[in-house]
Amino acid sequence: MITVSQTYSRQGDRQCAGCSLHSTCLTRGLSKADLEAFDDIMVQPQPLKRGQELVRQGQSFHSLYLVRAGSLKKVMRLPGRHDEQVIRFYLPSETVGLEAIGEAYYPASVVALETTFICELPFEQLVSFAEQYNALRTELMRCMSRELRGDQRQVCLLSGRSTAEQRLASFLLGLSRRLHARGYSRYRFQLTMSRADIGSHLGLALETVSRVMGRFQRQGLVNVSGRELTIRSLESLEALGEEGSGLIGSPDDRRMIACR
Amino acid sequence: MITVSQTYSRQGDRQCAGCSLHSTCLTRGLSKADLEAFDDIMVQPQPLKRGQELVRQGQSFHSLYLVRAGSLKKVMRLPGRHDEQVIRFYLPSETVGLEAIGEAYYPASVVALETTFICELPFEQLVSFAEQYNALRTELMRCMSRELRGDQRQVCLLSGRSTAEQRLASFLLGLSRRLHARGYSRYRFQLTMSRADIGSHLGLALETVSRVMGRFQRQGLVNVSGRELTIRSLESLEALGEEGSGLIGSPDDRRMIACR
DNA sequence: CGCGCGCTTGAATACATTCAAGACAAGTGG
DNA sequence: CCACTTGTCTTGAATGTATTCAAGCGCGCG
Repeated sequence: MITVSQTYSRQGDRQCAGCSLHSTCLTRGLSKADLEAFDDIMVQPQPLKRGQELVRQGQSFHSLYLVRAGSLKKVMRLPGRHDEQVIRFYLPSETVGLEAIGEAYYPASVVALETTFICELPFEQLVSFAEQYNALRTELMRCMSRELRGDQRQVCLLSGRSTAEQRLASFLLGLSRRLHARGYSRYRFQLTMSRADIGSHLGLALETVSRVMGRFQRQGLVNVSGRELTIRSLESLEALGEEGSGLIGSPDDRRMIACR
Repeated sequence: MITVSQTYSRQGDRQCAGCSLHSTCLTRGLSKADLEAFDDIMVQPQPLKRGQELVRQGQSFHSLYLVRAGSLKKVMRLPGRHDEQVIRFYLPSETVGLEAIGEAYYPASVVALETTFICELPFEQLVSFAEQYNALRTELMRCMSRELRGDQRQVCLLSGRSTAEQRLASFLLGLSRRLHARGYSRYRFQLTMSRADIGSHLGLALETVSRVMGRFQRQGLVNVSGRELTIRSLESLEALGEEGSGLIGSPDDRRMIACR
C-alpha cells in the first residue's frame, strides 16, 4: 500500500515565505530567513475533500495543522452520547490540534467542510525547532491563549440563556469578523457549514436556525439564499447581540469592558 | 499608601519544595533543586476572602496564579449584557490566567468562593525563567492544552441539548473527579459555590438547579444539605450523564472513545 | 430523469423559565 | 437576648421559547 498523502510536499520553490497568510498564522514571528528553515519541518499533504477527516477523535496525537485555504469543523462525541456536537469552525490561518498537546490523542475529530488545503507540522519537530526560535514559542502560546479566550466566549454565549436570535447574530458577526481579519469581505461570504452544523454549534435545532435565518431575512438584516450570505446591517445584528434589557450606559453599568 | 498584599512572600524557608500539590501543579516537571530557583520568582500574596477578586475583567495582564488552597470562579460579562456568566471553577493546583497571555488584559474576572491561598507568578519573570527549563515550558503548554480540552468539553455539554439532569450530573461528577485527583474524597465534599453560580455555569436557572438537586436526593443518588454534598451512587450519576437513548454497545456505536 | 439530501415551514408538545411566596440560617444592632 | 435584616435556598403555578414530529419543496448529483 502506497501513501500518497504527502506527495505535494516541497513541490514549489517557496512555501511559507510566499504565503499570504503569514502575518496571521503561527509563523508570524519568524523572519523570511527563519521561514525557510521552518519549511523543512512543514509538510503539505493532499487537499481534503468535503467530508474528509483531518484528524479523528481518539487518534494518537502527532501533528498540529494550519489551514491554508478552505474550512473545517471540529466535532466531538461525549462518552455516552451518540450524537456529535460541533465545537468550532476553522478558517484559514487557524491552528488545528492545540487541545491535543497535553494528552496522547485528539479529543475531537476535525472534518473538512469544503475542499481544504492544509499545512502539517509534526509536533516533535516543531518543538525542537522552537527551542531555537523564541518568537515561535511565544506565538504558539499566544495561539493557545487566544483559542482559550474564544472557547470561553462560546461557553459564555451558550450558558447565558440567550435567545436563538442572539446566538445566531453573534455567530454571524463572529464569522464576519474573522473572515474580514483574513482579507475576505466582511459583508458577503459563504456559509460552508450546514444548518445542522450551525445549530449544533449554537445549541439549537436546525429548524430553529432555519426559522431565525428567515426572520433575519424578512427584517432586512441579511440576505440568505442557501449558503450564500450577505449582511445588510451589521449594526442591527450587533444591537441584537448586545441587547438584553437594552440599557446602554445604565446607572449600574459601572465599567464596560471590551472582550473579544 | 502601603501595599500589604505581598507581605506574606518568602516567610517560610521552603515554598514549592514542600508543597503537597507539587505533583499536580505547573511545577511538576521541576526537580527539587529547580524548585528553589523557582521560588525566587513566586510570590504569595495575602489570602483572599470570600468574594474578593483575584483578577478583574479588563485589567491588564501581568501574572499567572496557582491555587494553593480554596476555590474560585471565573466570571465573564459579554459586551452588551448586564449579567455575568460563570465560565468555570478553579480548584487547588489549577492555573489562573492562561487565557490572558495572548492579549494585554484578562478577559474575565476571577473571584474567591471561600478563603483562598494563591501563588502568584509574574509572567515576564516566568517566561525568562522558563527559557532555561525545558520541563516548565512543556508543562505550561500542557496546562493550556488541558484547559482547552476542558472548555471544549463544556461547550459540548452546553450545546448538546442535554437535560438539566444530565448537566447537573455531569457537573457533580466532574467536581468529584477533580477533587479526587487532588487527594480529597470522591464522595463527600463542599459545594463552595451558590446554586446561582452552578446554574450560571450550566446554563440553568438557579431554581432548576435546586429542583434537580432535590430530585437527585429523593432518588437516592446524593445527599445534600445546603452546600454539603454526599454522592450515594456514582454509577447512577454516570448512567444519567451517558444516557440519551440508553443504548450501550449498540450496532452503530462503532468506536467508543474515552474523552475526558 | 428520478432520487436523495438539505432546507423550509407548520402544528403540537415539552422542558425549563419566570414570577411569586415562603423557609431557613447567619449576622446586626438595639 | 430578641427583633430584624439579609442572603440563599426551596417550592408552586403559569408562561414561553425552542423542540419535536411531520410534510413539502428545491436543487444538485448520479
